[in-house]
Amino acid sequence: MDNATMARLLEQTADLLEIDGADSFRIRSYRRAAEAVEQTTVDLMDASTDTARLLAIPGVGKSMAANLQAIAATGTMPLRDELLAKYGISMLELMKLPGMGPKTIALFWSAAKVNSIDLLAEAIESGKLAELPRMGQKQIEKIKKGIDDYRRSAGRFRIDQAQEAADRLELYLLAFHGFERVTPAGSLRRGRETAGDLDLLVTGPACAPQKTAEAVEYVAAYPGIADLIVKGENKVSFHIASGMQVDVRLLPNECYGAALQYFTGSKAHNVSLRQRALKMGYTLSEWSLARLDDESVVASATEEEIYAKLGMDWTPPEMRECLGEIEAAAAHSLPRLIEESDIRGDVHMHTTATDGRNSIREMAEAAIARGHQYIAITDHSKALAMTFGLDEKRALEHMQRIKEVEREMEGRIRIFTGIEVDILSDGALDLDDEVLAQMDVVIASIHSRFDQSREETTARVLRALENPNVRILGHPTGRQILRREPIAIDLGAVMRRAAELGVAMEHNASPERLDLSDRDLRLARELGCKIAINTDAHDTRDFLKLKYGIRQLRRAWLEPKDVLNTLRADEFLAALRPRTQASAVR
DNA sequence: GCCGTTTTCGGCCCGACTGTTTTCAGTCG
Repeated sequence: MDNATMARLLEQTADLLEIDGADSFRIRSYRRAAEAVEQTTVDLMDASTDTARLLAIPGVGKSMAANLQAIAATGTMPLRDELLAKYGISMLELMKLPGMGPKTIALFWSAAKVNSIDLLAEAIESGKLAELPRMGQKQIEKIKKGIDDYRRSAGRFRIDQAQEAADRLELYLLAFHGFERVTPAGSLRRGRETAGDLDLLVTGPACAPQKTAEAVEYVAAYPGIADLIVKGENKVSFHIASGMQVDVRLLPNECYGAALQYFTGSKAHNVSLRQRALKMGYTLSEWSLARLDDESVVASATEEEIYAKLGMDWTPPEMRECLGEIEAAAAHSLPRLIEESDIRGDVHMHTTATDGRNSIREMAEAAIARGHQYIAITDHSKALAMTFGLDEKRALEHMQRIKEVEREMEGRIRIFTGIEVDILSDGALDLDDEVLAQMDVVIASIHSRFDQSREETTARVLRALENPNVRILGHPTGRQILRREPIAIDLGAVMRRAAELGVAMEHNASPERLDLSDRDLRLARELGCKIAINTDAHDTRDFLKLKYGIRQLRRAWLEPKDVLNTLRADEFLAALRPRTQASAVR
């Protein structure tokens, strides 16, 4: 069992405790522990026998350590079992319905033994629920609609989809006279790989208190609205056609900073920040940072002021996950995070020789336009027959063509020769070593998953790493955001061996891949494993996706020195695993 | 249930919106 699954079990226990009416602080402890388990780079299956290591995780105390040990040993824990026996697993699904919280669920349970969405739908039809306290016609309608929405399953959205929705809305909103600035907040601003909804902050004269009526109407008239959820004095919420929920908030300029801080989150970061504020004699809300004693405003217009008054440096949104950034900002020791402009090259891309849509020359020109100093052309090898993958002969010809184009570019860009070879089911590569030895950049990737176990897949990749021609391990987890779970592999073992051999780990930057999660990236840094960030471009526009991958690196606190592509061309090649003697063939 | 430059006991974040309410409970972010 992996950490994420263990975190889910703790989270479920918290939900059940809440329905059961347990002490709210105890519930919070379970949620906090779930969060910690999700984020820690300690492999908890490994560490489960070592109580001291468990206790070292903030938010894990004596009983939580015991819970984790029980989960590791039995796959569940006594308290969860006990609560599940009482309520049933389907009860947890009810928590996902909008408007249904623990109190309402407990009420329906005690009144009608409702413990699933289906039973809830039945109970509503029978009219039983309408007689309960606080259950008017509107409330019932709201729940019914929630069930419909849930069954249509909105869920989360990829970060680039959220970004595109935000861009379209921004265009519309800025056309209103009286709106000056539209800022995405929430998980989009924090650069998460998915977003559950979209938070947009709008400021300008039309957002002044008590003068928002017209502005609210304008927002609510957005043509992209599928259905309106809430229309208040300074908040409008709605779904757009894709099912994504959008919250637009109208704010006066003077509290812009406080609001931006608040709506950016994360929740854990905000809670921690408010605790710090209280200790310093302040109270922090979305309106301002104010003194506790006389309520006078200390800061509110900019985030920088608020963090400064709390004795902290301004914290980049990607770091705001309550993973130590508050302490670092207070100690003025925040890292200088990597930025898109630090990247000097992209060494994984395809051309019309296989499944790309542009020529070598076109890719090179686009890379120059993007500011790159070097690229590597890494088309597929023969195992990927559907992409017209290169066999040995074509690979060598393609290599000559790459060198020709580089000469034609007259020094405007370096173009490395390369290839993306396939790791076969036994760990061998699908091209001859003599050919690979002539390439600058050999990326080894798993393209077929077969039906291998975690152990088999790990062994397969470890064997591939031993091939001295392999310089980069391509999309090492094979996950596709919202579409495909990561392959089962012992990533820690792979990264450890890669670090020893000097093989770089690829972080595929495109928003549909982002194959190293921020936790994976932190682990890579801890293990001293080199990272190469690539867009895996199949056409010239794909270079634009780099920004998403960069934000993932920032979420893992990576600095320029942690990433190979920040090096100049020659330094980059030198930093890869040393070439074998066979390279003399060149 | 966790945690400690006020604490090993007594704390633990804040406000808006909604619906059902004549003063507030529940949910949400």
